[in-house]
Amino acid sequence: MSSTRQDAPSDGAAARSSSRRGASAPTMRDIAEATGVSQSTVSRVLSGTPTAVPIAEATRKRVLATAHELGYRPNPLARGLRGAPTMLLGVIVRDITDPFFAGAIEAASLEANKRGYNVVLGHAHESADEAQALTGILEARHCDALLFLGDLRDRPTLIEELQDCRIPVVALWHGSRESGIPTVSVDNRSGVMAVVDHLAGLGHERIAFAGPRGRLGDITEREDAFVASVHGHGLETPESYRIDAVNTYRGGAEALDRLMALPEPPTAIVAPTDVLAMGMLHGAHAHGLRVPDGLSITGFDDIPEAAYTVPALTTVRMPTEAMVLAAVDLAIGPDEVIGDFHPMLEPELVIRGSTGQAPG
Amino acid sequence: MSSTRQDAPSDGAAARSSSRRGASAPTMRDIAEATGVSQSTVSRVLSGTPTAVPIAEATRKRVLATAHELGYRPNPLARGLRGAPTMLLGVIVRDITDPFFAGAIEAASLEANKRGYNVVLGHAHESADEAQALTGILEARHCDALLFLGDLRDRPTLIEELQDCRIPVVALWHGSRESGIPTVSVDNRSGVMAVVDHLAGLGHERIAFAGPRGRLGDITEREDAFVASVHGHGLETPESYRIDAVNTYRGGAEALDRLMALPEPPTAIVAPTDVLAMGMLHGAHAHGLRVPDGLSITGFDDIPEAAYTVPALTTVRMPTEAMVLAAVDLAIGPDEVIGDFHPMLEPELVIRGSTGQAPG
DNA sequence: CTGAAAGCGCTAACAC
DNA sequence: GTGTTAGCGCTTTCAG
Repeated sequence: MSSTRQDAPSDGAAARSSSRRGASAPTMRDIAEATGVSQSTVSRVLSGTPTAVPIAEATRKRVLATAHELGYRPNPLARGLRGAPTMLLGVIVRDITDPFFAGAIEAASLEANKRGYNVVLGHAHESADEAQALTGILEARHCDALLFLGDLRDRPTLIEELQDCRIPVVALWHGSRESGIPTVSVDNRSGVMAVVDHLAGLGHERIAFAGPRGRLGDITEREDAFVASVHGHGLETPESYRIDAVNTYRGGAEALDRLMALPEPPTAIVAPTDVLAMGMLHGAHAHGLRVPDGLSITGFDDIPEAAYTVPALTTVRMPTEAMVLAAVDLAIGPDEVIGDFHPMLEPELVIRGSTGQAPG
Repeated sequence: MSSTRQDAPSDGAAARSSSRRGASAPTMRDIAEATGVSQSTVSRVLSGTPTAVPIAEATRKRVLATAHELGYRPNPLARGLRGAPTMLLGVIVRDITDPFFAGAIEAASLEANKRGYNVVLGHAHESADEAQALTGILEARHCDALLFLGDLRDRPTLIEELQDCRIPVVALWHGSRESGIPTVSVDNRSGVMAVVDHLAGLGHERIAFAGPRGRLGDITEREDAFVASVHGHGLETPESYRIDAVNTYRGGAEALDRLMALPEPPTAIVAPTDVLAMGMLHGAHAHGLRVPDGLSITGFDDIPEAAYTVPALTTVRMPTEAMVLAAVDLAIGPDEVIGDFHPMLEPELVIRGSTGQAPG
């Protein structure tokens, strides 16, 4: 790293920019002077407003020409000052590294781009100051709207500040319970039910669940649905079959260890995310356990890697694109929204190689 | 989706904002009036400038109080107009969904946050208009600097426009060859050499390579290094052992199919990314091939999932944080840079379960 | 110590 | 058709 730095402190900004930044960006006034018209005429030509007032074709051409020649770029700050939208969509997420949220961000970015928006990333990172994300992204930037990905309800000040913020805020995968902000959610109950039905149909009677506990939001909904579904099949869910696990690969691997150390280990494990399930797949392999012969494992989300694990993962496909579309609509239109909608979309069971007949 | 929309068209923006947007944001003038001082005094108190001119403690307190009471937030657009930096770092990437780049974005975001910056995401998505990313992010937003992730050299207009752009641009994983922009790169040669040495040490003599071809940048450097290393061990690299594969899980799985269909299949495959290697792991499993007993597979990058595949992946760890740090330094400081540096960092071999003794 | 005023780049009345 | 003017919210001289 040291090779990238200089020893003597000096004006970094000047040094950095000197290589390319020539004269400062040309303004409308520069064009006006160069063309010999008034600055407002330039504005009329360049602002793209569909000829609020007619402009002589000759003038227009000349202005356009010099503008191009000077390499003119409109100054978005000045436009923004005049009340134009910033065309910036803030997306706040805890961890971009989670493949599921990476996919969601991708979808949001694509959806935003379609509408001429760009995405500003906000971190609600564990290590960061709680208010940081909001202060940084919301107040310091002028986003036109904000998307919240995942359950951030354990960031109380964050949620609170959101209530009286001046721009639309929409939450995704924030659970379906009311929390004061418009929310787009998925039907966790039906997704988990499909999984448990599938497992029960394969003859499994000892089914466990491992995931992050004590938080609100989707994960807890999935655990609750798990318990209800298993009971619905006349099966038991002893406390030992519901264990806490952080939502990482490692968390999944460790959860598997603990479950397999039980006097009577489960024959199937339901994970509330694919990330956890992938960790379990790895853990099972480390135990010398064959999936699905010795153990069935299911995930939730259907992230891209789920189709390419060893073996491929049976999971519940999240309607990510549709959810993001709904959320972006709620946030920045173009569709109008009256009142606070809380659309809930349906997931779909995807059966692959990680589930099979119960052993024995 | 239809439930999220209304039938009758109306003013979407108004409807969306009506629920929370009250009076427009308080300005310094509002505070000035409420406090009974002049607007410039308010500015002096609030702008945080370390007392360019002394302010009476009493006035200061009163201003601060009303500012807080009114919920004042500085308007970044107005500040920017006055020449203040936007504190926005543009990050242009082809695919956020690639776990490797997701990690890089995370690192960049963290590093930017440390410096008070936020990250604006730009897509150089295949489907998007080439100029879109640049136009959208660079010209429409006023980023203070730009980071390019991955090899975007097949976007000629993009690169071209970058040359004469007014802000610092730094490229990462763009290959180490000159391309006119400051670049932070990794020593692909030494990484691949370590892998091939490891494989040769395990007795492998038929080693194949599969990755995207015909592009410049890191991947090609890895392929070249592969050929050189294998020859260095006195081994052959027939054309059939170097095949084209798109950099996806599916691309990896398909490459494995083709390699295994060869009359004399390789006993080890070197993949230039972990994503490809993971696809190969899956493909091998689908073929009933055991890794590493029947086949060794190596990756490159050491993405988080690499430690949790089945089996865990032998790979080359990318010094992502260090590289991003160097790039952000080059782009926005605080360290000054004289001239165009092209730091190159060292990767490190990580041996896990996907490589073993050559069969037979 | 504080106020008045200019101006960043742009848009939008309002003149002519 | 085009020019003049005011002003978005803020920082920054310049006068008091």
